[in-house]
Amino acid sequence: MEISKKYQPGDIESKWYATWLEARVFRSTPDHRPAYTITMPPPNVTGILHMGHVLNNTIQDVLIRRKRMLGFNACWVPGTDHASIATEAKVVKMLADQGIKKHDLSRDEFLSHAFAWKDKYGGIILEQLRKLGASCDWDRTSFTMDEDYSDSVLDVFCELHERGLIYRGIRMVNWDPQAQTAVSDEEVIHKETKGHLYHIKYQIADAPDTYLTVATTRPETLLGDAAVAVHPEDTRYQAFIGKKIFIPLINREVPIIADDYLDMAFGTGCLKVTPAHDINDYEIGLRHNLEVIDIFNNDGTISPIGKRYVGMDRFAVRKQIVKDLDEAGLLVKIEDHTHAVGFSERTDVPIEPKLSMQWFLRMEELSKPALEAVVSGEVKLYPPKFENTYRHWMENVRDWCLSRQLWWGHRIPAWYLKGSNKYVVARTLEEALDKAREMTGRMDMVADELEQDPDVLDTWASSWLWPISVFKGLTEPDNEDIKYYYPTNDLVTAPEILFFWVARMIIAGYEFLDKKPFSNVYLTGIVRDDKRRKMSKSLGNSPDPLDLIAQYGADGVRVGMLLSSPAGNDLLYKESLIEQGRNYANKVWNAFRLVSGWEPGDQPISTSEGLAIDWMENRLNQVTLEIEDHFEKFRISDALMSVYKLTWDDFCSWMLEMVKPAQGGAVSNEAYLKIVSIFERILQLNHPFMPFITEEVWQGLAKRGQREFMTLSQLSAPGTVNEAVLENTQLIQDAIASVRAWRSEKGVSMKEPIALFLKTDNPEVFSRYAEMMGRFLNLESMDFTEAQPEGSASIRVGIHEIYIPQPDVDLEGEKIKIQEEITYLEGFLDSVVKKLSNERFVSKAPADVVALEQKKQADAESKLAMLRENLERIGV
RNA sequence: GGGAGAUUAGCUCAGUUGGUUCAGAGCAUCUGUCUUACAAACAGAGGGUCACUGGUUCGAGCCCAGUAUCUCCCACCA
Repeated sequence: MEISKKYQPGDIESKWYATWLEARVFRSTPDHRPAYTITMPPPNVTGILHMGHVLNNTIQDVLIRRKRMLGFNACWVPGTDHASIATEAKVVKMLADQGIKKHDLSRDEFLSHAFAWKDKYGGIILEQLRKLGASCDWDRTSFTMDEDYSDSVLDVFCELHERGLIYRGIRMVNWDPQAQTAVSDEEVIHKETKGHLYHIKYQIADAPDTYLTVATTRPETLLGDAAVAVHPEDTRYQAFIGKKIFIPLINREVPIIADDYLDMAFGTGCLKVTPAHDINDYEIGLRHNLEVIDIFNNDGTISPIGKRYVGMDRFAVRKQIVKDLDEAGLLVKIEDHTHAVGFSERTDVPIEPKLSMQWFLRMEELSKPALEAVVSGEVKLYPPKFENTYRHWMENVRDWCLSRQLWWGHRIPAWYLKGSNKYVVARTLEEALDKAREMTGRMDMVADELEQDPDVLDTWASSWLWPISVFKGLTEPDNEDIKYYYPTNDLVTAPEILFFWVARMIIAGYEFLDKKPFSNVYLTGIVRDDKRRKMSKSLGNSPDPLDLIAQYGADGVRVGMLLSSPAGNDLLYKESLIEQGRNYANKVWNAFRLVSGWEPGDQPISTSEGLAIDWMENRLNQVTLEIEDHFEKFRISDALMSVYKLTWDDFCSWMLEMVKPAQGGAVSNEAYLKIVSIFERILQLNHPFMPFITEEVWQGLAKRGQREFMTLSQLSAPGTVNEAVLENTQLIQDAIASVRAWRSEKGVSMKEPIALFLKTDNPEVFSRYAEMMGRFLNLESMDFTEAQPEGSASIRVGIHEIYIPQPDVDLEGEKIKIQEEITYLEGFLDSVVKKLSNERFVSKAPADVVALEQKKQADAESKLAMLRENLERIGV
């Protein structure tokens, strides 16, 4: 069979993924093995795969596949999130493109459009993840609006309400006038924004020519002013406290009040108080019992309550009002002013603080166990620097605004008695009716008299149950799955949602199941371009992962993404990383080509083969331990790098070259079997990172048809490491490298055979490796000697010397080189001697450190002696 | 304004209780080579005052203080 010279991933990848699915190798059901569980952070149901998903899911797949090969019952639960605000925004836009306005539709009509959209696009991203090789248990695919899932969301709401943790109240919320919904504090992004500070004259009520000048950044809100405030100790304004003052343009009379919230040094020291549109003003209003005048419609235009400018947009009004004030001679000046303005994360429009009736969850008590879990290390964050951030947030946690003025999502299970403020919270309409009848004492009450709250729950109020509800942990408590898989093990997600999601899942875990939801949280970085800019559609700097997979193979993409992405660090994406990944896959492929081309002979195993195999097995054991250590610490990139170097350098560059038969020769059968077995162990270590090519090669090495999947094969525990074997081989490798360097430097081609003389105290080792060295270095002879032969170049490897006879030795060059080495060693010896003659060092440093220094001194001295001798012999 | 973290080779990063020649890795660069698995490769080489200034110590990328620069998070200064 002809094997392609270059690895062609396309067909091989789709073949194996289909085969794996058919054999249900990713399926997990509870059994006697320990469980290892990851629940995938559910992407937006209508989302498509981007580079961030690739990074995130590759890491999860690496963890899952590795544990699967370590004897765990590995279960990776995939799924999607209904993502209420994001999805609704997409649907609204889709409808708008068809000329349909959301508000012209009934709720049910809109929802049927939304579900149609979801059916069409939902799950695309999960299909795409299959291309990446994600080894999820697809039978467990969940969606946050599945019937069962929704039940648990509503149950939780009802339960928390019954316990008095959910309350309803008028609160200042972050209003997004474009999406026409309240957004959570976490969805508001504060940006430094250049604005202006307008100084406006307000006239005192009973003194026509007396004015106070107020400084504000938002002049349009004066329509809703309820007072003007000064600091109680501000000497400039004492006389005015308690008097009335006119709001300009609309001439409404409001009081002048004193409140120590004010900063006397800011602006003019006079503040216009607008309780409906500023959180601070709202609080001042509470203290002074001020009227709340909400002048805005939900879309950010002025409502009739504003009296003037009705129907105009808030920013248009600002311009107009400034103009009108100026014309009225009431505008003193306009200063430039930079301040933080909140923007909606979703729509990027400035947030309007707005008083609104919302549902809240009291967080203070709920969050305590979740804080404790991370502080005590029961839940670990990787990298740990996020623990501080987490703690800071949890110690200052605010009540969670649960309601969203949207249609797509879990509708709040609260029913109002029509025409009244009274309400009941219940799982179903029937239940609500029962409760309402009980509450009113009117047994003849009918469903028509109830009206369900129109709002839906914040998306996070469903996804915080994710690790529980994908196993039906609330609707079917104590079922086999939840008992077996929960708590899950690792969570892989982005630091941006540490608070929105991770913290809340921890809260939910302790609150509803009394157990943490997972033990480790691995926080990935953000994928950026090589200029550190975030990947974004508008910048056009984000490649399509599927294109990359088509071009480089999923294995190449996976390796490329992981090559340089330590936990918590941003990944600076460059296509060259993916190329490197592809090249690596090709390297593995060619090792396979080489080995599979061998026809083993029945001669006994040769010395070189034995040495090579013995060394490689020890290296393999050593690196396997290294890799285990990396994985334990979640250093995925380091683990990959260890595997990469083991495969490329040790296995391909050294071991395969060591055992490669001479032209026309054959590898011994005994060696061949061992080499294949080593190759297989190496493939196993590579498999979590490159599932496809490793399966293909694994099966290819078996030669006789398909065998047990590599995916299901078990990693064997590493044997002991024989240091002496590693050291000896290292010495030979160093010797080979120095002679190669000498060839390269002198321009002596590999084609030209050379003779070698060795001066060494360890001729046994060199003798054993003589045949191997002969092949690596194209030697015509290798002999031991006590003295440097006439007319030869010298190379030093540690305390050993290699001489190469040469017709025209560059004596001058040799001398310079030796002199350089002497100078360096003298300096080194000097520092060692200095250290050792320092009484305080000798008396204070630990004995082994001192002994080490003494050994260094002795070694350096003997090497120096040797060098000086050489120098003398060469003469002048 | 508050908090956290960072600064080591051209780039991205390691450097694990201060102690081997400790200054590393990968990539990139440069020089050779189409050597019978692989030019998507092979063999070699160069490259850093560990941000700066002090301090502690026999000894400091590593610990302490200060300075500079950068990043992120939180936050209601009109």
